[in-house]
Amino acid sequence: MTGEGRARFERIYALLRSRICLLDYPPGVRLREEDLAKEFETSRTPIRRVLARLEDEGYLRSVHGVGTIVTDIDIASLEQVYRLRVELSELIGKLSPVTPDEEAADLFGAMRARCEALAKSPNQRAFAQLNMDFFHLLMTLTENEPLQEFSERLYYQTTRIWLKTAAGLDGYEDTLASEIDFFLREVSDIATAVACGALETVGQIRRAHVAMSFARLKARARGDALPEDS
Amino acid sequence: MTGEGRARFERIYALLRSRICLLDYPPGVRLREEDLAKEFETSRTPIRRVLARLEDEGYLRSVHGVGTIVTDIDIASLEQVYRLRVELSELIGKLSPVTPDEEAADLFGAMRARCEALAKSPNQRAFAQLNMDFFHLLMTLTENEPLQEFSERLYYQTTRIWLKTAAGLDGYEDTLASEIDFFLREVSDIATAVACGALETVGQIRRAHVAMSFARLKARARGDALPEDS
DNA sequence: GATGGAGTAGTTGTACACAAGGTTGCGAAT
DNA sequence: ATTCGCAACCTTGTGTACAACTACTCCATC
Repeated sequence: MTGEGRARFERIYALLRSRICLLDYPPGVRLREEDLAKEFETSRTPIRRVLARLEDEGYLRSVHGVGTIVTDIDIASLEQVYRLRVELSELIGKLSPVTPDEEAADLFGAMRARCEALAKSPNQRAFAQLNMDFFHLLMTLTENEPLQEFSERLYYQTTRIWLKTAAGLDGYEDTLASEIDFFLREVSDIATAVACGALETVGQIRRAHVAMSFARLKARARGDALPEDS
Repeated sequence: MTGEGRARFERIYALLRSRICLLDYPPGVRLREEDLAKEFETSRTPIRRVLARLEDEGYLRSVHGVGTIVTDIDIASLEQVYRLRVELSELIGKLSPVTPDEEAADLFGAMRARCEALAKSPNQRAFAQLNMDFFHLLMTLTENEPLQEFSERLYYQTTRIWLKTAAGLDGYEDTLASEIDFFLREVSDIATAVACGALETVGQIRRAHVAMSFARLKARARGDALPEDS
């Protein structure tokens, strides 16, 4: 696969994966190849090429005679994914870190501003998008491509499930504002560390926040009350 | 994809990937979909499904109108892959380790015996196979599936390139016996650690050996600088 | 002899028809 | 009323023809 067809493939792939992560296609939803083919003005063949990759990466599950279903994950499997994600988070500052220039620091500052604005008027969709944008900005801090690729996989797999509870899709209506507040702290801390050029610190902060994020997720799943922030 | 077709897919995928890692398909070789379809008694469609996955994972590169070529990797990219592999190696003993029972210890002992036998009569192909079997045995020491998956990816990508030099395909004829000797030490050390139930130690030993393995690879690459004949 | 260009053989990419498999709902028997 | 069976319908999986594209050969031209 090469040339123009390759570009189309990447476009469709990135778009569908984004839809899955942003919960436009929530877990359990059934996609139909014919519909997607019509939307992207092509035949089923190239669509199937994209769906195959999404299936290999664990976002979808195609069942013969039934359909292509967006996967859900049980808390046990999610724990394994999160544990690895915690470890990889720290590596951002260790493996081929790029020394951030002033422009990078500004980008992180802009991210903090967006986050502060969001905290004033919480919005699920905007939060999901901001979270994703911030992740991709973080990834620019390392040049290690395999690390980028694996981190992306773990991010997309865990974040959409986490968003499901944070956004109230699983019966938790009050968590969104709280999660935005936690996220604002993370963005703020990391932006400061980036401004100082302390990339190892960035990795450690990120690691801590990913771990806490999962702890809150588990607490909600158990039905516990969230610890009040002080 | 499900049921019988799924099993066939996995079978062909594992076989082709194994052929790539064992250098039955050395880097640069061109595969033809039609031939593979004939070998596995099917049409091009299921074959293309397998090749697509192998391409997504970086083992192959399909070029329209030309063919499907087994990838090679430059030393720079390989360094990134190795660095991440070093870090992940240690996680085997940290993330969801399984406490090895007596049977597991025996399996590692048997692996050591195979390795000692190989040291007496070096053989490239047998070494490649043993190395691969040992890797898969190591993977049984963790229950963390994402870690297993990523480790496999990094292993297959690096090992085939490393084997290329260790096996003399790149102009190094004397390295095979030496590499087998290094490998014997690693297997021996790890077998001992497993027998003691010291999984953290296993991870640390593995990490050290992966790092040293890459150091030797780089040293060979630097000392050589011979022009490619074409 | 070197060079340029059209032709040809061979390969992957796409579209589409059909096979295989599953779900759903209706109807008859109990 | 309930349950079993069957049939129509829908969706993914496979096979195949053809389009798109590349590399190579051969021959005319300079």
